[in-house]
Amino acid sequence: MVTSLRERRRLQTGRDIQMAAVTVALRNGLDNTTTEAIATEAGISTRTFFNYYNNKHAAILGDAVRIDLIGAGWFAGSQNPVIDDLAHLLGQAAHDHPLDRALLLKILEVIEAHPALQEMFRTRLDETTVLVTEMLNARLGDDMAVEARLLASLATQALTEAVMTWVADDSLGLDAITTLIATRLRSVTQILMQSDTHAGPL
Amino acid sequence: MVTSLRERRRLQTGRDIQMAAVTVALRNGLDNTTTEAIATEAGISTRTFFNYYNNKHAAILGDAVRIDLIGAGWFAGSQNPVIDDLAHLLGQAAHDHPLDRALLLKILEVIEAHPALQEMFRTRLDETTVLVTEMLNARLGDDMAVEARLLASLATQALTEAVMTWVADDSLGLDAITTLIATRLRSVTQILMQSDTHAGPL
DNA sequence: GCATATTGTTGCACAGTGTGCAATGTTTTC
DNA sequence: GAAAACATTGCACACTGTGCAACAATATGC
Repeated sequence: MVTSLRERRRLQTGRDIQMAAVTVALRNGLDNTTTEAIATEAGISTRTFFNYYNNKHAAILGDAVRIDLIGAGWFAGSQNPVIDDLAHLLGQAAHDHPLDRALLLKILEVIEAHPALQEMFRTRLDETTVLVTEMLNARLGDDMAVEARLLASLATQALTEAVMTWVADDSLGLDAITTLIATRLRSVTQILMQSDTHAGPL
Repeated sequence: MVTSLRERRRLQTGRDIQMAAVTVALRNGLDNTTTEAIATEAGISTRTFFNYYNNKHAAILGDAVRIDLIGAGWFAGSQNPVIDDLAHLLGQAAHDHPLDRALLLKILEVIEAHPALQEMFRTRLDETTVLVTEMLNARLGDDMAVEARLLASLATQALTEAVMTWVADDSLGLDAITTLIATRLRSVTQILMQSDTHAGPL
């Protein structure tokens, strides 16, 4: 973890800009938030803003909304239930990531007020979905490609829901995320099996 | 189905613009596709372009990528397996919608080359997901809100995959979509249950 | 038919977005 | 401390998207 002065400044500036973006967006509304306003709030030039983020949406989400999966070769060959492995994999990812509850709350507040931001939010999630799909492909085999995509999309969505729950509840630790994912995936499985052998009573 | 001259023209112009947008995007690449180029290709002014679509991405997707659920009160109270009901609901929606295979193929070709378009694609799907979520909520009860969202997202994704398969295979009729959704959801359920009672042999 | 209301198209002005480039600063390297 | 590497900025420029007002095309009522 070698952090030169440059690296630290670059990281800090990136965070400063994000903070400025979120602040201005909450204060003035996203529509009245120009890149110029964000830059001024962050104490930099407009041009520099674009050296850090492609647009104001990206600046608001920053790196906060982004999940990286780390070395998980164990996944392909595991004999444990898929649900537990997925929950563990994604829970671990959330665990390793510096999730900032306060910041996330603010970001979610902006997103809630401005659906336009959800687009980029989903795109970020899709990056994770692609990674999960690859892992599921390795585990299930190539003839299950479609199922792998479906399952990956479901799992990623479960992660999102779990993080939402975690964000909203101070008493929850990061470990709760793994549990939440597993529990809910089991719950969904139950519903999917409902009356599949046959219909229940009225 | 009263179609005044105005209505017909408006619809036709909308389609003309979409065609122009897809054509230019395939010819020059999305990055070299200006709204001006699209407008010229469609034989209208730039200003008029923006009277029809908010931006070039929307113009390319047009109304083709958009699924409406129609009156489906039956869903909430049905006693059939959830999987079959979801497949029927979504299959019916695809059925009622004027899906144009050739146009969809072109659109998908543009999307494939330009991931930026996927954002709006997903946003369109999300509209459907929201509707499905509401129906599942009515069926499952409010204490299953999270599960409803997960399931809706899975089902919508299944619909997308089914449409993809349908688009790519001339021999498939629209009815195949319902079957594909049901089959794959069952397949996913199987995977989710895998070794959940307990681990299989090596 | 014809007058009038409604809706559609267009040009124009204008604020905002995003990028290439070159000048100027700042940090790193040796 | 000189030279390389990288960061910040201003400037020019092409493109996006919207409000507004003029004008054209269609619809409506008589």
